[in-house]
Amino acid sequence: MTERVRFAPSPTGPLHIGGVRTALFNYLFAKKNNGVFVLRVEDTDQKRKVEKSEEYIFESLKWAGISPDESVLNPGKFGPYRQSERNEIYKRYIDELIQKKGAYYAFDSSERLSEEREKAERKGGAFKYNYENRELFENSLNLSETETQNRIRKGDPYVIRLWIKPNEEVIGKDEIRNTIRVKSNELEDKILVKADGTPTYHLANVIDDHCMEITTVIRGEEWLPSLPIHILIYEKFGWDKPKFVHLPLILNPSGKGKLSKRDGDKNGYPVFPIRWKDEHDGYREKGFLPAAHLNYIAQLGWSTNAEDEIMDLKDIVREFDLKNVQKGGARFDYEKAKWINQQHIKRLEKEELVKLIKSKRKDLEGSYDTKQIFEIAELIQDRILLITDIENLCAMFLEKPKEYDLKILEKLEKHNMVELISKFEKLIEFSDIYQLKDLILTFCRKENIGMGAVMQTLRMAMVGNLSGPDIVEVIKVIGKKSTLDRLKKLTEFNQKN
RNA sequence: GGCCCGUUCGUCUAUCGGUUAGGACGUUAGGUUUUCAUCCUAGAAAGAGGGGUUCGACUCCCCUACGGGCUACCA
Repeated sequence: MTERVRFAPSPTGPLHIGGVRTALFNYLFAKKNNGVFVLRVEDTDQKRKVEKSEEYIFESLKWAGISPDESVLNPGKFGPYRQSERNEIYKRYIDELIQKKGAYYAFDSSERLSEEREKAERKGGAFKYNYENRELFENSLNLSETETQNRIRKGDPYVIRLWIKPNEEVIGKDEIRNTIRVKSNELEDKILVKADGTPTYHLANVIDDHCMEITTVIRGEEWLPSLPIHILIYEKFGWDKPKFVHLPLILNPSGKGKLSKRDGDKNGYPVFPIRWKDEHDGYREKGFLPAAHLNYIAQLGWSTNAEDEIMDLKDIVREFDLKNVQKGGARFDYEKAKWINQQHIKRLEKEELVKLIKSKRKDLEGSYDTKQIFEIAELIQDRILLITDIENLCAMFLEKPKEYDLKILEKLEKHNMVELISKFEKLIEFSDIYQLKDLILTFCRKENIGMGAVMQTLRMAMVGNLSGPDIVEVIKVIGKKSTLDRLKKLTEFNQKN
């Protein structure tokens, strides 16, 4: 049997890390089992629909490299893939459910219900519409058949509720947590169909998973409490149940609760895969490689026996096993996410890195040929944490230092910097710059100055501070002319101040 | 409040009754390097607490504590 899994986001805003992780695990499971990864848009609540979020979901998954095999964009034979377009299908099944006495009509107004809710809250509990109190309300269980039909014909608003029998034990199975038992008395007769005739999540979800022949439901742990409701719906219909997998939640790094947008903004890490409406940068904009982003996210709540934790998507698919999914929530750690990104960049093929560098610094090609850009790539590769670092790391190859670190400049004064520079200028003006290292060595010996002083002075002139790649190599790339320019500029700066 | 799920270094995790409880990020100290980054070496760092079961428990059971989720005509 081919495994069919689905990712079922609701287009109520941007997808966040938790959503990407759920999508990823569905994708991994599908690929590992040669199965099919379906994306279904759960937009039954049209009021909550947010413009552009459906497109955002697709774009995000595309960027991450985990696009679905079946979806609105590439439909299979189980469409439509948008719940708002499946109302005809739901209607048929709703009728069936009523006939099978799995559900009943309820005419109670929202006002009445919220009153009850408030009353219960005041007593410190929660209101539950179920076997204990449903005879107190207006529903088809209390009304006669004709009365019910009359009210429906008259146009009285009604909802349809799941009819839960008391004193039963509902037994669900989660693949990573094993058996979960709940007494049916604890459950509520959940609303399955809203007053506008559209189904709620619980109903639509079960019907769709059945119709789309989903074999394994992989979703976030926040759905665990409604598993019994879903089990009951499957049983009322007499359908085979899929397997259920509830993924542990991704928690805030500091403080409490699920990873949130607010917390991300506050602490400066992204929670979305790609930019959302110019308001929030995503991992893409922050400079993450899609593979690295996925690599980190995969390891939140999942682990591998592989000796190397740096993996691309193919590796993860190969290693993936639901057995290694963790039960407890995982705290998000931006430092580790960045480290993994750095590792991915370090392992990039030179050609790929050069392509990346060229796209980030288009002006590089105006000043350097391909061979030189390869040399630049070589020099900066180990220093890139985020792709966005490339811009700064390349700056030294394109422009003179904008400013000098004055503290260090002061220290260099002690070595007669200006004099040193002028001697050095003469030296390299008539020498082969490719022998620079030897040149400097002999220069130091002859002038009886420390290597450090020369190197640091050079570095100041070239970069403006004391960090960066091997300055000798940098000079070779930049060339003699620019080097002399920069030395001159430092001298001028020094004389002025 | 009720129901459900969970709990191994600061963080992500390995361990499937017998281990000096392993790895990774971070951190500390050295080394390499003209500098920074990389890299290398070493160190500190964990089984929530209490009861059982067992020759033996991080591992199985129970209780407590703590954490999380759910408790909408949202998903």
